[in-house]
Amino acid sequence: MASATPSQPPVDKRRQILDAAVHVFARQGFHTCRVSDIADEAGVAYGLVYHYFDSKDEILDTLFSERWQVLLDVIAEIERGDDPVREQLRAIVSFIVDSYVHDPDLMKVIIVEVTRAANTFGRTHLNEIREAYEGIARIVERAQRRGALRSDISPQFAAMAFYGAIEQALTGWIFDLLPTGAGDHDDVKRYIVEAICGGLELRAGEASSAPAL
Amino acid sequence: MASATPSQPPVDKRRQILDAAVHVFARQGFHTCRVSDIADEAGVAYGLVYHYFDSKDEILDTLFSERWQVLLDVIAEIERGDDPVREQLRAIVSFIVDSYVHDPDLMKVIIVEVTRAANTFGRTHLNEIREAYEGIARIVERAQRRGALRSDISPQFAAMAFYGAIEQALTGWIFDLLPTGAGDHDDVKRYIVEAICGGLELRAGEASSAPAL
DNA sequence: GACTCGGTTGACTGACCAGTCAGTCCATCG
DNA sequence: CGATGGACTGACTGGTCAGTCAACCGAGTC
Repeated sequence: MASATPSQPPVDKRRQILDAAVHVFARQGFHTCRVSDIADEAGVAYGLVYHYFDSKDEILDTLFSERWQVLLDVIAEIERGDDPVREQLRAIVSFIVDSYVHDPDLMKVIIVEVTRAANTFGRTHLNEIREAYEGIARIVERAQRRGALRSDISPQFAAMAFYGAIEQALTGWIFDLLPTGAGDHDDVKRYIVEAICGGLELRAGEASSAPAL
Repeated sequence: MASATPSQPPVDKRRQILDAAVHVFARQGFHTCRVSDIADEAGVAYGLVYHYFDSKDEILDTLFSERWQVLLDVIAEIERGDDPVREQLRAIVSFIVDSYVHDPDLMKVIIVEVTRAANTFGRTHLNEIREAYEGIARIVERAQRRGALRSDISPQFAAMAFYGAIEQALTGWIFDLLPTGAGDHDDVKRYIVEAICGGLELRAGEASSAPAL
């Protein structure tokens, strides 16, 4: 029987190292931080990092794959449902934005060190990354088929534009270029769906809902 | 008198080093390449790199600022004009896509190593990067004022969504996730403007221009 | 008590690489 | 001519850091 009397809840050192790595990577960047920084932040000995991970790379690989899999599951779940496409896309935005709000450092690391890192980790995880784009593209394509979205924009491209808008919004937060107050995260969720689904132009017969001045 | 009889057009070694750096950075990434790789690629001695540049960082700084300034000039020029907003945005997309087509490696380096590098070069060049976003935001804002765009989406955010869609399209090419054939670059120009200005949803009264099956 | 074994420690090593520097080459000038 | 100085060379150095390893610790077992 496992752990009959865990007198002390055994702290999961492996988890501690991963969590510490998130903060160190976010603060200093993967390439500029030292493994000893991670060990220090985690409050464990240097060597223990190598007891749980083969290399510094493997730490980042693990962080990325763990979290990205959750995103892939969410997309798959949404895809399986029958909601209107606008609602499906809103759910994806919502999940990603909430992920950021819940753990900004982790999302920062994922975006900065992986999804755009064309030579290193981005290449390694290309299939996982691609899977997300493809899921979104399928959602768009299906909506096009049933006439809910225009069909003169390729679903693959639409997925990229959509995901790109989201990632750029997070980047705006990371760089402190977009406001990060209380309502701002919800605003951005709405903005993204509105901008991508509805478009920036006024719809015929619609008044601008906040006329200038 | 400078260069009265340049018997031999003096090859600009500094330029040669910069050009070599573009290819090396694009191929291996800034952090994983060595300065000697750049010197080798440029066909010059190792030490010469340090004759023209103070550090490895300065090479990337120079590459980025050189090119980004051109983008800023283009945006300023477009902003000064009186074209309809859709045409203004089209011109920006067009310039960036053409930049990529003309020198994919340079754009790859700029996107991968700078605009998303929140801890290193992105931070260094934040003001230059911000200036581009702000220029786009002003274009959007002006169009909102004159009623050409809806006003319920913040111009700052609209600029981010717009730029994010562009950068993601380039990222798609860099990672080989989007087709890169003859017409594909022009398609993407149209797609971006359509997706962001017009939106993915069908406009009332518009038929989907390529109805499914 | 003695033995095992997984978790844990941190000093150490070997490779790597940014940046230095002593010196060469060559064009120009007085 | 000899002197000056900028372009250019590449061997070398000093510091850094990922990854190793021998030893330690404490809980469980016999």
